Amino acid sequence: MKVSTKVEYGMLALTDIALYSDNGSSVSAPDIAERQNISQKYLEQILTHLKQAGLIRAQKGLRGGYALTRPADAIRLSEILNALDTGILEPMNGTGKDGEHSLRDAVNTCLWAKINRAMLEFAESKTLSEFMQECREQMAGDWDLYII
Amino acid sequence: MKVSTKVEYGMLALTDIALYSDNGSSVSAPDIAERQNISQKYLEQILTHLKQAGLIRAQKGLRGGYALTRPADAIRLSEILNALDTGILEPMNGTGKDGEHSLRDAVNTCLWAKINRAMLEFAESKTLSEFMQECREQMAGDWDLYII
DNA sequence: TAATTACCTACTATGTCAATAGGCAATTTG
DNA sequence: CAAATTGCCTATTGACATAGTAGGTAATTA
Repeated sequence: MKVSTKVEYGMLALTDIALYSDNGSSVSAPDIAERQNISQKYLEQILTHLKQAGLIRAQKGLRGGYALTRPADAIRLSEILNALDTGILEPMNGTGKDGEHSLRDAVNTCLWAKINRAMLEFAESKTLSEFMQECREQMAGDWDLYII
Repeated sequence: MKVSTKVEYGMLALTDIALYSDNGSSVSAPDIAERQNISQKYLEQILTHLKQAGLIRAQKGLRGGYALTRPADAIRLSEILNALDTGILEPMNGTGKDGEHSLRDAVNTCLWAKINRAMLEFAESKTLSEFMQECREQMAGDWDLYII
């Protein structure tokens, strides 16, 4: 199971914004794209999703960009994953059409419901700032190499 | 994030085998395919994977088929997911090439490692038979509808 | 006014997934 | 032995989502 770049870039962008925003100032898409070495145009599309989900607000024009709507310690990872359409795992053919009681439906419902719950319980328990802090601790000295 | 039919069918096939095997007798691919209404040829490919992973053994010829190599209460869900190449989530570009210390790598490593751990802890804690039992309890009366 | 930025829409190439198909090898049963 | 059944191996294909590209418009600021 591969994680889409959409989710990867979305997480990365939020982290970048949290790191490089000064006092709620905006961080522009071109800046993020250059720092993280990802396609600017594609990033814009992803940021639009995050905006519509209410996680960031946008400011057009010169000196514009994006900023978090809430402080990083008030954003849960589960919100981010949900915003990027990745909150839950589900089988291809949505379970239980026509209410037919197939073994297939039973297995699907039971299994993925439980696995999703395990994932969500973790993602709901962690805030963006907590996650960044843990990241920082794990990377130890290397962290300073890419934080200006 | 969608779960592939490969995983879905694989789980389903193992459950089917566990249910319809009598005293370690074999269950044939054609039978499974018909009961669960999935493509026989495609199912064969998946069963081959499960065989190579050591979860089932195969018997060729008339009256042949597949059987669990261990009782269902000695098979953990994590083994099944791993056998179907779905044990872990990982970003598209495998993290950390060239040992460059990018923020991207840091976020990827830290995030997916934790989420995978949450999933695996669950999957390792459950055996196939426990899962089937919980499924049964949840479905209550409906269970008997498709168990001959 | 000019530059910068977000935003919107359409298009496209690539790759993976989910099969389909055909044939071969092994085994059992009559 | 013969025939049917079953697993196994490999190649091919159609559909679809992903990951990006591209171009233009609207808002904002210096």
